[in-house]
Amino acid sequence: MQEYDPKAIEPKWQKIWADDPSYARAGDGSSKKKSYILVEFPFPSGAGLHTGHVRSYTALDALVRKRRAQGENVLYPMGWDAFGLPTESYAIKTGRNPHEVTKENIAVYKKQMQMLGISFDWSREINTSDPNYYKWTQWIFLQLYKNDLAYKTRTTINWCPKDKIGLANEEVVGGCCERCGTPVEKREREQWMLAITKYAQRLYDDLDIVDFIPAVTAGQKNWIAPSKGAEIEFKIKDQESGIKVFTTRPDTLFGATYLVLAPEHEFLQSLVTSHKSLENKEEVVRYVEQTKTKTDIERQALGKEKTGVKLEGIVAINPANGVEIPMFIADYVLGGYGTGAIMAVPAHDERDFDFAKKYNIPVVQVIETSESLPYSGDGTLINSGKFDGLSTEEAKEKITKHVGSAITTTYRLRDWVFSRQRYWGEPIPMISCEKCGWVPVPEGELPVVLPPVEKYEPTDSGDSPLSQMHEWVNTTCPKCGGKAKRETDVMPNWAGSSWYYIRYTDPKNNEALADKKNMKEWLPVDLYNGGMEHTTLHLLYSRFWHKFLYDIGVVPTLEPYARRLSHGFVLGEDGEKMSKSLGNVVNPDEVVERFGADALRTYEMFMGPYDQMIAWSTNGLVGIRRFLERVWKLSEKVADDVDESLDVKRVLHATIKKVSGDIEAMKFNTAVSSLMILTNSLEELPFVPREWYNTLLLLLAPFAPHITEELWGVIGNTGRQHEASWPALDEEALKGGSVMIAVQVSGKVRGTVEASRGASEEEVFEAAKAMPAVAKWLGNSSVKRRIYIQDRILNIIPE
RNA sequence: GCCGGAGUGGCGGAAUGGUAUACGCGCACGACUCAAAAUCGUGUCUCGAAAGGGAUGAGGGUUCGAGUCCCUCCUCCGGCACCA
Repeated sequence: MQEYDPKAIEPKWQKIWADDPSYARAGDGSSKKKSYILVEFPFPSGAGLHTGHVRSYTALDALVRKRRAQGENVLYPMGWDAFGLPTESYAIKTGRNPHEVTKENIAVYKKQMQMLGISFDWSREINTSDPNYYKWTQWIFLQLYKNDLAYKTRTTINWCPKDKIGLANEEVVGGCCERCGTPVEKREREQWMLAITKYAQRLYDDLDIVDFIPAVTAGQKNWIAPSKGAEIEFKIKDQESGIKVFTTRPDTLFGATYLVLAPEHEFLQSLVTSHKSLENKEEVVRYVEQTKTKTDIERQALGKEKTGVKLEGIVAINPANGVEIPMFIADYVLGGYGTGAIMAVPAHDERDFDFAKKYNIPVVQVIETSESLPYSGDGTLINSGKFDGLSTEEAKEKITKHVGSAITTTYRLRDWVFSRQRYWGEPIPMISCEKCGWVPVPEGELPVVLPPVEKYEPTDSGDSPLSQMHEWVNTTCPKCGGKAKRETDVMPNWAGSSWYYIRYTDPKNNEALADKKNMKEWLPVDLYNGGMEHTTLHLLYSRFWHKFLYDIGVVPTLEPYARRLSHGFVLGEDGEKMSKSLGNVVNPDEVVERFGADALRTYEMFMGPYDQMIAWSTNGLVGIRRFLERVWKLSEKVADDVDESLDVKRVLHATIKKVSGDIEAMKFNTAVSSLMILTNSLEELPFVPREWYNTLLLLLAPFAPHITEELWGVIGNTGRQHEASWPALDEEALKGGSVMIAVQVSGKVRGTVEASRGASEEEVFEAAKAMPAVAKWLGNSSVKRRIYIQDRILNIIPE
């Protein structure tokens, strides 16, 4: 027989599969059980696939292949998240057209996926930068607009000076641009916003009806972060208006000895322009300006030492006791959270305490404690008038009521900044008319196609390159027919990916994002695999869009994804994150060249628990290659009409059970190891019954589809391996044979007895008593108690 | 600080509360070979001559029995973080 040569057999089968129009196809309207398995579609960069892609694509491919073999109707699609900054940057750098760059990169990615033998349904391939696709992304935007969930407003945004682009909150990581790591600056701009905060509570609550891994659930909950508290109004002396503050500790209201406004607070505007009694206007204005120029990093780096400016001449009144208290502005109060203003209770808040110390503000203790101040725990109220003696819990409600307020919920989540001043994205389908204001592009005119431009560079003014396309920009108002201009900002790269899983159910539909029938058949996605880095980005955004689409009657389910999990990163051989600078990057192309796609796939499944980070090991890969060689050689022993060893048959069926269960439980490493155990057992035999070898191939196929397809034919089976059914488990075959039973005396193992599987306690006990070691430990004492676990252990407790 | 995850051989790791270290890697020895590679076989937690004892980050607890459950800690990784 020939040597195992993956370089020959893998391309051969890949070609056959690619040419087969029915291979790996999901059927619409099938009566079979449906399974919608989704892995995040990649952004097709110039770098190509990495080992992490291989891990997740293969894992889900294994599950998919197993379920198909079990007769399920499986949808396992793939597509391209093609819009986005990296392509645009690359295009600018190389002076090329992003359309072309994208096309080329997609070709590379697709080729690599086929080289790995991933069984995607290529008939449903989608591309977010295709006008037939983004027509519907734009359509969804219009629906959001019509339902008051999209609005344009002038706001302070996070600006990445390197990428020259505005960022959503979710795209700022530790004060830096999520993509390039540059510290973000604050800029004021007109921006399209999506009111995701209106869905905050539902996005939070409905995490209970989906099955996400704990880290994702926790990550989203932390990000949305509902916080129960009260909005309390403080009147300003000699003024009609007041300042609303948000506090989670209304019980400490009597201890509020000053008020702090964020430097962004709108009250300051009127204060510096019209308020006569503000005595230090210049100082205040200077501080506000200073804050604006600081990046978040700078603002937080100096965080330990708090700064602020007193609003001289302005006095607020504590609504609980009528005491006059000073007001400050300070950048430790954030403009975007709560009301942008706080009541400061230095006795019971560390930050307020620090600030009060620095500015000599009185500290009034209102919660009893033996600990030193500041004390932020619960306790009994003091110095709080008629509320003295109440617990913090009771006082929260009563004091809130006393000042005429009510308990409300505030979220950490902010509205989604949806404009990008860039070229390579979906045009926002809005028109600005001098007379009518913002007017949506009529749905019949979608898509608003991204026009070709000469230059893709972002402008220093912060405007999109599209703004220079005067022919495109200048248009007429759909409402009044007057002069109007198109919106030149484009959507963020998170737009197209927010609904792509819907499009896969009906990718070529021109009348709707997808036919209702198809959505009903396939949604929700049964299993969704993707990166942890998308917890508060893509995953949150798409849940928001989906809920909105549900509300307007477009999609049939409350949630897009029933289950979400994540694969662990593949680290370099040195245990560090793979990076060019460390020179520890493993290139899948080279691994396939040296070891074959099946070895790479199977190794990545075997290397460790799927959800755990793990270091690459070329030695480990060698072990897998050896294993595949052994399976290959084993085919020489295949024979008909041979005596079946019941012991090996037992191993065979135990393996069917184990592999079936482990693939469903995403425990691929132990599934592969059990296949090795089976192979070891079969190697012991002089001849291997054909049926058993076929079973081995069928169980191995989800991991190593090429070698199994080849061997299927080599040993003379008709048809294709991938069309054969998943092996059936024979529970009877698991029975019989003998087992080693551990015999314990007082919980300590003192020996083992061989017994037939399913032996009774008495039988085992009699055998155990006869053992010298056991007899020795038992001595003359009588047996007080026996614990017998079938086929496992007998524990004898002497008197 | 808050939240999530994880600590088991030389290494990756396995183990429904039931013989800890499966499977793989590495290593050692042996076979084949002029030799090497490849392949095959045997061995491989630790102390002990043996009988036995000790080991799953540390310390307690529950249990006939704990890597697994409970409590108190320690360490590492990841996320959020002046969120009032």
